[in-house]
Amino acid sequence: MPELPEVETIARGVNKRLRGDRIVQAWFGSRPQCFKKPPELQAKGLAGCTILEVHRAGKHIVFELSTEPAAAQPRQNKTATKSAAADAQWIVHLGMTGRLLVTTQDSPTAPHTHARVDLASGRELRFVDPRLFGRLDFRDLRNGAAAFQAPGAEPLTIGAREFAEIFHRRRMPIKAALLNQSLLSGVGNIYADESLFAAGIGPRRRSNRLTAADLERLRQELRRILKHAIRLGGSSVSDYVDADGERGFFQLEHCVYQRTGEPCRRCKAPIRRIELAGRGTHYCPNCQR
DNA sequence: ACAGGCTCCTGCAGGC
DNA sequence: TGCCTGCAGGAGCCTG
Repeated sequence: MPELPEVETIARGVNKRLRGDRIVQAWFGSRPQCFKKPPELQAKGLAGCTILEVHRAGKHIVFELSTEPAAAQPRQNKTATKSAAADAQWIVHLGMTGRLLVTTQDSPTAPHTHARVDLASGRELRFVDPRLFGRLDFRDLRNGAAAFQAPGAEPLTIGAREFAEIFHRRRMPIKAALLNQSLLSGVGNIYADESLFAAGIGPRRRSNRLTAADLERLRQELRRILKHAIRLGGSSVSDYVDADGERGFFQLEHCVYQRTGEPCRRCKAPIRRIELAGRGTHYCPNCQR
C-alpha cells in the first residue's frame, strides 16, 4: 500500500513524464466514493489545464495546474514551467490500492478504472483503484480557494523540537499517534512498525510517556527508514506509472512488518502481532520496550 | 479537544 | 473444486 516513500516515487515518476503536458479532456466514472468534488466539476476544471508540476504532500499527489491557454505554455517545456503560477490543483490520494498509470490511447482499460485524463501528447493518465479507498479532488485557486496542504507535519524535514512537542501532547499509544495524519503526514502502517522497531520503542507506549531521547531516536530512525525506502523505491517502483503498471511496489526488507512468528533479525525472538488502533501491529517483544 | 471505535470496499488466502 | 469466512487498511465520521 502506498505510504510516503511509494507516493514520493510515484509523484516523481508522474512529474517526469507529464510535466508540461496539457490536459485535453477528462473522464470520470460513476463511483462517487472516489470523488471529493463532483466528477463533472473535476472534468470541467481539468480540461485545458497545463501540468506545471507534480509533487507529493503527505500521502497525496498534487498536480499543480495552470488554466492559462496552452499557447502560452509550450508542451514539455521543462525550464519555463516553474515560473508560471499554478491557479488550480488536482489532488490524488491512492488510498490502499490506488494506482496512476501513464498509458497510450490504445492501451486496454484495466478493471476498476475510475478516471482518465487525455493529454495533448496523445498519452493518457488513468486512475485505477479496486478497493475505492482512493480520493480525487480538484481545486480552482482563482477565486480564493486555499491551496492544498497536508494536514500534519512533513516527516522528512520536521525538526527535533517540533517532533517532541507534537508527541508529548498526546496520550494515545505511540503507534496510533504515528498513524495520525493530522500530526505527521505520510506515515502508514508499515513505516510506523518499522520505525518503532528501529528505535526500540514498544508500540503500546503512551506517546506522552516517551522520553525526549526516545522521541529523538524515533524521529531519526523514521527519517532514515523513509529516505532509505525512497531510494529503493526509486529503482523498483519507477515503472509503476508505466503502461504495464504490473511491477508493483518495491520489496523492503522488513524487520517486523508482517513477520509474525518469524525470528527477530536482531535477537531471534519471535515477532509478535497485536491489534492497535484497529491495525495489525508487529513488534519484537525483546528489542522494543 | 481528544481518544477510540466503526465503516467503507474488494481481492485474496485459508479452511473445510 | 468450490464455497465461505475473515483479513488487509487510510481516513472520515461518530460517540463518549
